[in-house]
Amino acid sequence: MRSDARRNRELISAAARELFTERGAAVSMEEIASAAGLGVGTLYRHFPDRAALLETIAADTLERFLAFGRAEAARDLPGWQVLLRIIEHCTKLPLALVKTLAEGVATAPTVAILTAEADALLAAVVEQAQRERTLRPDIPPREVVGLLNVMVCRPGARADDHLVTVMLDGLRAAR
Amino acid sequence: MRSDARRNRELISAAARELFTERGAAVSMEEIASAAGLGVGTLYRHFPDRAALLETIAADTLERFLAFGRAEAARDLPGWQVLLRIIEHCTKLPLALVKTLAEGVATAPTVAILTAEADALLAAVVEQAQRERTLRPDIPPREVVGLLNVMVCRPGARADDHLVTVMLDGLRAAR
Amino acid sequence: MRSDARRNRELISAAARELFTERGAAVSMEEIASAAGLGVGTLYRHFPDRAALLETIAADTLERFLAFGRAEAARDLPGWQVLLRIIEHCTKLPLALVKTLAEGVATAPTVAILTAEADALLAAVVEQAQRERTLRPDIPPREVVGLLNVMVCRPGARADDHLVTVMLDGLRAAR
Amino acid sequence: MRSDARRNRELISAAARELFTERGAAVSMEEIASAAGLGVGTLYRHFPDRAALLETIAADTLERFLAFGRAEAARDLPGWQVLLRIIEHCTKLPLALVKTLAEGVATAPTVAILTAEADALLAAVVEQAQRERTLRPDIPPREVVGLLNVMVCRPGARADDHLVTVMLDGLRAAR
DNA sequence: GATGAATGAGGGTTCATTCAT
DNA sequence: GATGAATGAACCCTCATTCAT
Repeated sequence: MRSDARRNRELISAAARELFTERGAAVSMEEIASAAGLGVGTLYRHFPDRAALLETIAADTLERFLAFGRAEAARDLPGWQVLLRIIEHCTKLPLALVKTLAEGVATAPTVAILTAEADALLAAVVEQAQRERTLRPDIPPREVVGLLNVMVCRPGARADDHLVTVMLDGLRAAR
Repeated sequence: MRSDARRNRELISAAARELFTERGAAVSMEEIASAAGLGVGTLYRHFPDRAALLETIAADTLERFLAFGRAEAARDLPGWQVLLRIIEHCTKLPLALVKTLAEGVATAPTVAILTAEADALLAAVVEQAQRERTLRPDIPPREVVGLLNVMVCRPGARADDHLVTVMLDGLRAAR
Repeated sequence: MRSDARRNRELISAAARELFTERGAAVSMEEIASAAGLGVGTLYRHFPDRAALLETIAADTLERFLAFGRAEAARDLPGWQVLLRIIEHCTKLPLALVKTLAEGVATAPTVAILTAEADALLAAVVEQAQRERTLRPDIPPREVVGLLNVMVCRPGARADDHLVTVMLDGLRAAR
Repeated sequence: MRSDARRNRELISAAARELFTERGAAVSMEEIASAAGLGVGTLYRHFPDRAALLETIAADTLERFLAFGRAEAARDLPGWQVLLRIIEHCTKLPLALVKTLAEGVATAPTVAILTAEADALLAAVVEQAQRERTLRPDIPPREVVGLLNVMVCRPGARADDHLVTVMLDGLRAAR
């Protein structure tokens, strides 16, 4: 019975993730439920309201990012390389979802905390790369993080696309 | 009453621009009207429906951009400098609005045409800069345009902010 | 100036008559005004509100009918023949309009009075025909009037169409 | 909850039928819902929009008519008698509703088909009566059907009222 | 627990009517 | 007196949420 419940929760958030990705935040609860093969009632059993669902999805995505990012940061690689790996990972993650949901999620403390943590993690890596003199030192780490966010959350971003290349070239420390 | 009507139309689109900028596209017609100090009926007299209002605002913004961009392009300056001037102008224009409204405006032919024209204009300037060897030649102009769009439509973009600097450094042709 | 006013009033009621005939009662005041080549304001100067316009049109039509009917009745013809002439006249008159407008006009005293007068006139003619033994005597005149109304207000009724023929054959006194 | 839903659907169409009969097609969805003791949302769950409600009511009425008419036609009675029975049945049915709703229902294929079927059924019965020499042969069956429609859809029509008598006398074949 | 029917507030839109020009 | 812009109540419809089954 517990496993059933978990399964349903999973079905719902998977359906929601997919629909939000495809069609933006303008998807009704009914549609999400039926895409998950369940009734609305069941959806509401798992998520008290729409905001909770959005937050959960945003938080899940951020947590997956954080888990990966922390694991990478713990491996003692050069900062620039960590950055590359994180960027690659991000472009595979539906991080754009967080942007899509942003409006409905702005005031959720969980999401705010996770976002702050993610930004802090990135900032630390950027700082490391600056100390290692592979990333130009004249930009405050926070701003580099902003740039990474923008580049990585573009719809259709890929780790090796031209825009990322340009960004990286712009960030690299002069020889 | 022609002048009054024009004034009201201006009041409405100003209110709409402001509210959309502040709170995204999810603002009701009622709210826009009353922010303009008018009744809904008046709003509907000037804009036949919600889509028309969104389109008008998006189109106006794009037109202002195009007007400036074309004037600059006609001045026979080096491409790189035109780019700088356009970027500066863009960051003063509420071009982010066009992004905000994008979803509700997707199928409007006017907006599609203007967007295409704006992209073509930018692409031409980029190409010129590439011919003049001030902008790296290994990125297709269309993609550079994508990058400019992303950078310029960030909320809070400024012409001299760090992110734009990074982007420009990434785009500059190697000596 | 007086004649201008009369002319405008005429333009309005002509336009209204035409539009109501073509498209039923669901025509807006704005449309009527602009079909008359005037502004709504002018329409409202001549008719205090929508009900007044409907009533005027209904009353005009009924008055024209009454004028004709009374003239005929005054000519000392046999009742059956008067009936025939009235039917013919009715099918040329837009009497169906009165039906079309009926819903919006139900409570207007003027219209009620005129309708009653029209019915009374017809009933008198029917009674005369009954006295003259050309119209069957077993149906109360009021009911014959009801039948005539139904037949004559059909859309597309003509004085010599099959349905009128059947009705007249049904009404004729047995030899 | 299947049974409740069915019951509610019934409540809604009963309320709609009643209100449309009393006050014409100009009744708001809100009013219909609350006359049924339900919220608007429930109404819209059962009928996707106003047109669907009108159509359903019109179609139901027509179907009831057709069911009866076909059963009668299958009984091998003389055509004239079938006609009498159908007329009697019609005057008990709220067929006038179909007329009332006609405007809002004009383009509904279901209603168009049912109307055509009803007319065809009546025409066949008329033709039979003409072959049996009980109904005058000089009127095309389609037109007789038009006459029947007019007579039966009068508000307040009854099978034995004077107007029906007159019509039947008009239709009967001369001896 | 799951289901999906019911609810009703709120959004977009129309149109009779008023009123400044 | 004519004009047409402005008004806002009222309509149709959607959808987040609740609740009976």
